[in-house]
Amino acid sequence: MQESARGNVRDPACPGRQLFDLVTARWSALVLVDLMDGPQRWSELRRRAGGVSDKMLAQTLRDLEAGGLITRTVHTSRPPTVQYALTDLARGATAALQHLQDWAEEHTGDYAHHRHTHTADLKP
Amino acid sequence: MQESARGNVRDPACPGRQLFDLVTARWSALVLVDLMDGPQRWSELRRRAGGVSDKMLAQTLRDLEAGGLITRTVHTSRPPTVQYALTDLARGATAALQHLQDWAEEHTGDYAHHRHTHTADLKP
DNA sequence: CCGAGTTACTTTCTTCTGGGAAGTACATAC
DNA sequence: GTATGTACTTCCCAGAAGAAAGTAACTCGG
Repeated sequence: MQESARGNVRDPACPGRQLFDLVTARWSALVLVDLMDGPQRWSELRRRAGGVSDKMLAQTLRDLEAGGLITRTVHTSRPPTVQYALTDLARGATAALQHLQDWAEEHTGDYAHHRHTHTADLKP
Repeated sequence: MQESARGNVRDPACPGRQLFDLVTARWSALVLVDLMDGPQRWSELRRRAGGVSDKMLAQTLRDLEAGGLITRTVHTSRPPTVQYALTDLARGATAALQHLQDWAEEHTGDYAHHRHTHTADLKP
């Protein structure tokens, strides 16, 4: 891995920012964390991501593959299956995303409670 | 903090998923990490987020405040200034987001290199 | 007093992205 | 021959995001 050329996420034109946007995109985080359990097929990812459409799953997977974060392997069996897996590049990102997801699940109660006691925030 | 009622990020209807979507929204992550350096004003956040429009910054800040992740304090000076600061709830999330941002900046070179050697991915 | 400047937004208009449903290709199973 | 399963693609439209201009309250300079 390259030690030099550290990116700057604040700069919209920097590749580092594009990489950040890629992993924080609408469905990327869910897919990447799913793949921490090992390589998975299209239909499994679709089910586990919870709410993603075919179109967006396809686009998300294409973007992640183009960015070098996942690999796509076609198994020419009958019904042909396709497996998606994380690359080494993705490992560091998935660890952070896993923490973020754990945090969200742990603080679900706090969040729900806050929203309940601050209904005045919603304008009539 | 509540120990019980752990959320499930896979379920689109679960508040935990909404919380996860909130912190991974287009501009939320950048704003939250900015605020790790201490409370900041509107104009500072706008400049540091790099590329956000007034409209989206306003909406992002409103959503984060409604979700209990930041506080908004008006200082009635002349020109009045407004300060935004992280809540305790947000701390865990910002730590994870900081790691994600560091990862993106460290691997900027790898990402740029991959995109360069895989220009065939881009359809004509 | 008049106009320009500052801050923190809001509003309007246009463009782009995402969701939903349906379609496709190939193969096996009934 | 009809149905099922897998892994997508295509189309249309609603909603989200971007750009730019407008607003309110106050202050300062001339």
